Amino acid sequence: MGRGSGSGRPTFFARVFVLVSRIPRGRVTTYGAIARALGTPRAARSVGWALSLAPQEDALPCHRVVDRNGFLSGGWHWGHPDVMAGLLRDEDVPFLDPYRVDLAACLWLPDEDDFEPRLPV
DNA sequence: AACATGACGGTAG
DNA sequence: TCTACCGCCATGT
Repeated sequence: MGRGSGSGRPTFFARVFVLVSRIPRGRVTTYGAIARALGTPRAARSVGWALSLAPQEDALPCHRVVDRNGFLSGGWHWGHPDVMAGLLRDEDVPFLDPYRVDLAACLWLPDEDDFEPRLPV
C-alpha cells in the first residue's frame, strides 16, 4: 500500500522495490540489471530515481544496488558514501577500492532466481 | 501535452 | 583507463 500501487497494476517503482527486496545478503546488483529484469533495459535512471524515493518503512536493502562499474553512486543518500560502504562491508561484500565493490565476485542478477540449482551447493 | 528531474548506461576521444 | 556527451525512462507539475 504505499508504493504507488493503489490503482491495480503495480507501478514501475513498486516492481523495482520487489526486486531489490530479493537481493541476497552479501551480494549486490546494478541499476541496469534491475531495469533489464523488469523488461525496460533502458530505464536504469528510473531505477535509481525509484530507490531515492523508497519508503523507509519498507526497509529495503538499497545499499546493495551499485552502478555498472561497482561504484556506490547512491552513497550520498546516506549522508556520506562511507555509511553505504559500511553496510556492505558488514555483509562481507568484497571491495576493489574504498567506494567500489568487486562486481566480478559478488554481482547478483535477478534472473538467477529462475535457475533453480539441481544439486544443493 | 510539454518540460524538468534524477542513486544510469554506452560510446567516442 | 578516465572524461565528456548524449540517449533513455518513469513521474510530477
